Amino acid sequence: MPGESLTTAQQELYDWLVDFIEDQHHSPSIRQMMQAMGLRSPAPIQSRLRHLQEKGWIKWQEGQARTLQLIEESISGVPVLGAIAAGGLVETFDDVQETLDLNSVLQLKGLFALTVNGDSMIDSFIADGDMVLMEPVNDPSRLRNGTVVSAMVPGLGTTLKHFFRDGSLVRLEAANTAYEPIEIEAEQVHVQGKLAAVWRKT
Amino acid sequence: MPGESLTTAQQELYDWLVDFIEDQHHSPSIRQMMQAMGLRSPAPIQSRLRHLQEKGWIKWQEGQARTLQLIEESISGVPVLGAIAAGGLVETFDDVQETLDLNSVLQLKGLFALTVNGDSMIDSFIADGDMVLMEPVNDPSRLRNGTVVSAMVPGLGTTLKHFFRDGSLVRLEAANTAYEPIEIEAEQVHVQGKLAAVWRKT
DNA sequence: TGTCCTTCAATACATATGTACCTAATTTAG
DNA sequence: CTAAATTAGGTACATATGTATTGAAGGACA
Repeated sequence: MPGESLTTAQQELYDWLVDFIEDQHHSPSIRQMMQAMGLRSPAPIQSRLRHLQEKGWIKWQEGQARTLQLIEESISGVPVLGAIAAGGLVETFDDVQETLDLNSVLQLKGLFALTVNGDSMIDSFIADGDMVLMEPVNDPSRLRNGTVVSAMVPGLGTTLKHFFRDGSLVRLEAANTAYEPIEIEAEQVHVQGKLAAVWRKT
Repeated sequence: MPGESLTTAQQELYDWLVDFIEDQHHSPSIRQMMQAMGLRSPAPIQSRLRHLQEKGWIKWQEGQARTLQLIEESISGVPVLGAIAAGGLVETFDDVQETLDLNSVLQLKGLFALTVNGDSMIDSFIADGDMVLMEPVNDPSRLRNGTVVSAMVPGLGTTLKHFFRDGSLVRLEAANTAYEPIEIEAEQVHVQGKLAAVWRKT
């Protein structure tokens, strides 16, 4: 039945399977699992797979290669869950609940997203691999100091930085002390968008 | 649509592949495609697959069985224009075309949001005031070690922590060295949800 | 302690499977 | 219409792959 607990070896294999399938988008072969687990024989994998299947964590088409699937936990269709999500939750948490309306964000036409490479904004809690939702900027002169923008600097490429205006100059600051600010004439900088939200998938 | 246009035969195969993969959650074998197309020889499938690959509709791991993947196309949501450098160095926009599909997240029934108070998760770049999208958990025994969960601990209230299982115990760790881990019997902890995404409005 | 279950190694086997090659029929493009 | 590209049939082959078997070692637990 689903939810039976796993031994250490079984858990180890299952965790690896989740990772593998998540980024390869297909099932590994038994011998791939064998190598990944550091084993020299397929039998232990067969055993672990059999137990994982009996306990309801995975399934596959017998005799067919690479057809293993994770049995995902069903979110919808469980009556108890609906009750918790709807009413119970509010009572469980003391704080006042607000509504996060992602649709309203989507309706802001022109939003675009960028994948963040590197850690120069780490002190602003924008991490490597995050997605930043950007709102197009038409009039850079109206940007408020400190706004996070994506800007193209000739010779430096496009980067994510805090934007500051300083007379006729523009200063672009990273949120990481390891990086020096960039100062440049305003005309030289092309601000493409300003930060609307940070999105981190997990 | 990905890539160049397809011939009738190629389109027919592609359409069937979409159905099959959506349905079975794994790639069919070449001979399965053969049968489905009503053919008596694998060669035509090989040909169609080669063309589908050259035109950018599919890809697979050569020599490995059932590793075919569809090269997905944008459905709806926010276009991901590329990667941006948050490091010092140059990294202009790539030609990578992805889509941040917020709708798909919204469609996951039961998602709920919490406002983060405090900085106990700051080392995981979840800051005070952020919104975390949580996916309800109805079977805590399936949680993977390290997962960020919202859990209610009797006497301590509801907090956002990294979840670890240690025998019959559950360990809840903050992402901030100023906070001590909590160790408690699994039965005492009520895990309400696991982290689906971090949302930071600006 | 002793028993049962799990894990691991080593080997073996049948076949599922991707791939290659050749030829002919069919479709498409010019 | 002609030539090229695509599609199709047939066959063959190496091997990737799931599966079975046997034996031994390790671990949990009463």
